[in-house]
Amino acid sequence: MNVVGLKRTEGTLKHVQVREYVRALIADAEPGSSAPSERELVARFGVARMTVRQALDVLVNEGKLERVPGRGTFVTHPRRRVGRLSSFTEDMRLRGLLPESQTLLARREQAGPGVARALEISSGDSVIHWKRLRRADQNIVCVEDAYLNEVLLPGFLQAGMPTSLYEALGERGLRPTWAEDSISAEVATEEEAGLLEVAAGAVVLHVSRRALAQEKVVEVSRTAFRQDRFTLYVQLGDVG
Amino acid sequence: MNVVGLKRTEGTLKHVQVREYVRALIADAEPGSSAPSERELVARFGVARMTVRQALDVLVNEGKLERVPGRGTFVTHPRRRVGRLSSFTEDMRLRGLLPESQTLLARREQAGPGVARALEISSGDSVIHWKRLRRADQNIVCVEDAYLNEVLLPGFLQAGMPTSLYEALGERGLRPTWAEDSISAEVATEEEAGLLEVAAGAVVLHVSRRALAQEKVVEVSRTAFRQDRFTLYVQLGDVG
DNA sequence: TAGTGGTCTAGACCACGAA
DNA sequence: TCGTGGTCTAGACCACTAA
Repeated sequence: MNVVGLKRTEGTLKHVQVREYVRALIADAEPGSSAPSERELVARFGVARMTVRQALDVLVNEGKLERVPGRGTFVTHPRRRVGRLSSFTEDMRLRGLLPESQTLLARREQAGPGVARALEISSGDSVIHWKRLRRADQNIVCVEDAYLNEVLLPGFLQAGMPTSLYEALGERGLRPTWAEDSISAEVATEEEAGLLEVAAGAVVLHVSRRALAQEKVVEVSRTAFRQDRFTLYVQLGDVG
Repeated sequence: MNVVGLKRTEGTLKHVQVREYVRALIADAEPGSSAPSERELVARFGVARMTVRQALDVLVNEGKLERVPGRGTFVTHPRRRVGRLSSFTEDMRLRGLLPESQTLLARREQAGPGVARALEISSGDSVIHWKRLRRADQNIVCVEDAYLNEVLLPGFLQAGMPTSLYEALGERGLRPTWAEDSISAEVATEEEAGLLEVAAGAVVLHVSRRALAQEKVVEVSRTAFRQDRFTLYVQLGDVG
């Protein structure tokens, strides 16, 4: 067996080297195909088996490898994803529709008590209020009222409003990584009905979102969806 | 140090014994408080340090413990959860309400084409159809129509219907670990309106769920919630 | 029977943090 | 200085799978 001969002095830890070697090996591998056996990696890298196991543990925890006692270690089949956090733009693209956004309002405001509490800032602090009518393949889908914490987004208004809020936040390193949605069925307000071009008293789906990036609230929003043009899909995973 | 003296012959693996000992220890512990050190557990259980580390690895991966090099191991502060997958019963308890369930129908049926496709079985296969009216603190909240894959649940109907479906599934090792919800705002059907005791044409929130355990679909359901008594809360995480 | 992963031992040296 | 977790070794026996 060809021993690679790792040098600890080169800085990289052995288990990291083994892990990244295997990670690269399986990156383009067929799901279900064999990964190198633990003892094979022991021989190849000249390390102890515990070290190899430590390396593989990470990949198993990441869901990339699966150990089968008595058989070997295998590349997992692609797994079901949990609770993806997507923006309207990305969501529509995933459904094969063309997202569009018409800004109805975009200005700096002083946060009222409700918005301040949701954004975890003080009443009167500067916020960006951005109201949009959103379409998919030309059809009106929803009205969105978003408030952004301006302290985190200096110069955001001046930069010109982007199409995708989340992509723009991502460019500033503030793409939300966690969000909490409150979802309810409602009767459209008069204003909503007018903007969505539905009859007064029509049914709408309301989604209120608080989105966090780097442990800070960057966006709170409230969106009213036309009932006939939108179903929300959510994937949920178990509590660990 | 008082050595407990584990016996492998008693069936439980040593690292499991250590893990569960620590899990119980930290269950009610203050966030940020110290867990026993690895060497302390080595002495207490008379096992090798690698065994203790294997035990703690699981708790660290579950997010219950945090290792700080040079300082020790600590109980983590409660983290934001992502996409928790809860049942109605658990959800209502979390909100501090008393969940109740009134069975309207519980019988074996032959799957129709739609249910069969959702459950990934064949048309005509046996399914359990369970329809319930559900209350929280005596107030009607929703009607739920659930179909269960009977092949996975032999004797389920005969066992008497439980209060919490998910807890009952858990006892059979089939608690869902992944689910997909489709959420929409709808106008109540005549039947829904009658059962929910709302006016004809009232607004309801519809949630259709496919729930999987061990990579198999165990439950598909469709629930109609009273708009005035239920808001759905969902936590979403980034795509890993 | 040979190979696999699962478990386990009894040590070792290191870098880091607190006293 | 001492205790902590991080890394690592060179073995061992087990249950299981496949040939």
